[in-house]
Amino acid sequence: MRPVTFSIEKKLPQSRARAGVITTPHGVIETPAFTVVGTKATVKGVAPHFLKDMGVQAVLSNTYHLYLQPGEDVVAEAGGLHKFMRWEGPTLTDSGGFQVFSLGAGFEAGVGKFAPAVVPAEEDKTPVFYDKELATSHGKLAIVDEEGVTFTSHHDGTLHRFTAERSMEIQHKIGADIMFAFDECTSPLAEHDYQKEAMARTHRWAERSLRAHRQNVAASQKQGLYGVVQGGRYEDLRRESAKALAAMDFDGYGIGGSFSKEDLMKALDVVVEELPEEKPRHLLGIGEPEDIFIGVEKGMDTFDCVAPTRLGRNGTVYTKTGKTSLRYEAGLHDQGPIDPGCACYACTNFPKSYITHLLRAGEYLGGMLASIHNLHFIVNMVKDIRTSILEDRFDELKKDFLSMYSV
RNA sequence: GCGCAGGUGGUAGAGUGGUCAAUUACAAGAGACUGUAAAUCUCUCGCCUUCGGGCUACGGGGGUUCGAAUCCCUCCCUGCGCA
Repeated sequence: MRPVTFSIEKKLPQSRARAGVITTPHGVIETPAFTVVGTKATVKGVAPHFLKDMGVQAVLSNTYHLYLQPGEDVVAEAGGLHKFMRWEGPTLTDSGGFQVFSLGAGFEAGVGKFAPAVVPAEEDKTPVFYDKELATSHGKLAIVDEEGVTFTSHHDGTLHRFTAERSMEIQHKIGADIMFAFDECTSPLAEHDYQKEAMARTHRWAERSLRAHRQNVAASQKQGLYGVVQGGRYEDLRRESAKALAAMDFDGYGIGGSFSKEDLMKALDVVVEELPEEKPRHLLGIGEPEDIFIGVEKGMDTFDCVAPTRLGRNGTVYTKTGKTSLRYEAGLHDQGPIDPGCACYACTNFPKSYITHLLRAGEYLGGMLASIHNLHFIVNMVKDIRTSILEDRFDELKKDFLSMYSV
C-alpha cells in the first residue's frame, strides 16, 4: 500500500474538473484544495491554531530553506516536520527546484545564455568548477549543471550543492507526507532550446529522485513522491514532459514553471491529456482566484501559493469584489469588516478601521490578521469549488464568483 | 539686559560662496507581489510645464558678489548660561 493514494469522487462531464480525496499518513486532503505555503516550517505570521480553525488541510514547506535554516537534522531531531511545527495534518515539501529559478535565472536578464555545464568531480559535494565570479556577475546565486545545482546561500554566501539524491535525502529527513522530485524551474523567458535541455535534465533528475526515494525503504513507506512537469511555455515540450513523467511511477504530479495568464490554460490542456487520470495533480505556485478556477477546470487537484500571506503582510486583502489595499487613510474610517460576510477570525473580530491602522502603523498584528483573512478567503473559495463540483454546479459558482470579482 | 548656540522642505536632520529645488531618514501618496533571498521592493513627494524648461524658495528685511541656504548688517524668534 502506497503512503499517498488518491481517489476520485466525481468528475464533471463538461470540463476536466474533478473532486477527490488524497489520503496521506497524516490525514486526508479533500480536493480540489488550496495547500498553504509554510516555507520555513511556518506559515508566515499565522499560527497552526488559525490554520486549523479556518479549514486549512495541508501545509507546503521548502527543502532548500529548511536545509539552510535550521538544517534538516534539526527538523528530524524534533521528530519531523509535523512535530517540529506542531501541524498535525498533511504536509508537502517542495524540492528546492523553484530556488534553482528564483535564485538563478530570476525573472529577467540573461536567461539561458550562461549556466554552463559545470560538472563537479565525482560524487564529491564540493563544486570544484563553480565560478562564483561568473554567478554573481550575472546577479545569480545558483548555477545548474547536469548533476545538480550549486547555490550561494542567501544567508551567508557559503556554497551549497543540491542534486536529486541530496534533495531526496533532505526531504526524507524533513518527513513531509508528499515530496517533490528535484526539478529545474525555468524562466518563462527561456528559449525553446534551453527549455528542452532543462526539461530533459529535469526528467533525468526525476528518475534519479524516484530511484533515491525507492532505495530508502522506510521513507518510501511513509512518504509519497510527485514528479514535476516542466517545458516552459512551449506546448510540444509540455506534452513531452508530461508524457515522460507519466511513464514514471510517481504518486502524483506537480506542474511547475512560470506561466503567463495565456499560457496557463494551453499548458494545462496539453499536460493533463498526458497525465494519468488516477493520480493527483498539483499546480505549483498558483495562485490567484481566477487562476485557480482555470486550474480546476483543467483538472488540477491541489494548489499552493505565497500570495495570501505575502499580500496580507504587504497590506492587500482579497474580497468578493477583488483585491484591495488596506493602506489607505480612508480605511481608518470604515467600521465594517474587511470583506462583508466573511467568517474569518479577522473579519468577525476586527473592523477594517483597526486593521488598516495596524498595517499603516507597521504593527505585526496587521499583517497577521490580513494573512489570516486572505488564507481563509482562498482556502474556502477552493472548498466551495469542491462542493460545487460534488453538487454539479461548478459552472454556476464560477460564473457567480468571477462576475463579482474584478481582477 | 548681557553672553553663547541656533533658526533649512510635513518632521528629524545634512549642506556652510557656484556642480542646491537642496544628501539622507521618517512621515505621506501611488504601484508591484503567483512552488517566499519579501512584515519586501519600486515610484512620487515646493508650484507650474508643450517635460526643453519656467517660477518661488533655506526665519524677515537690506547688503557684498558675476553668483548666497552658505559672507556682512539689521530685525524677529528659540534654547542654554549669566544677571
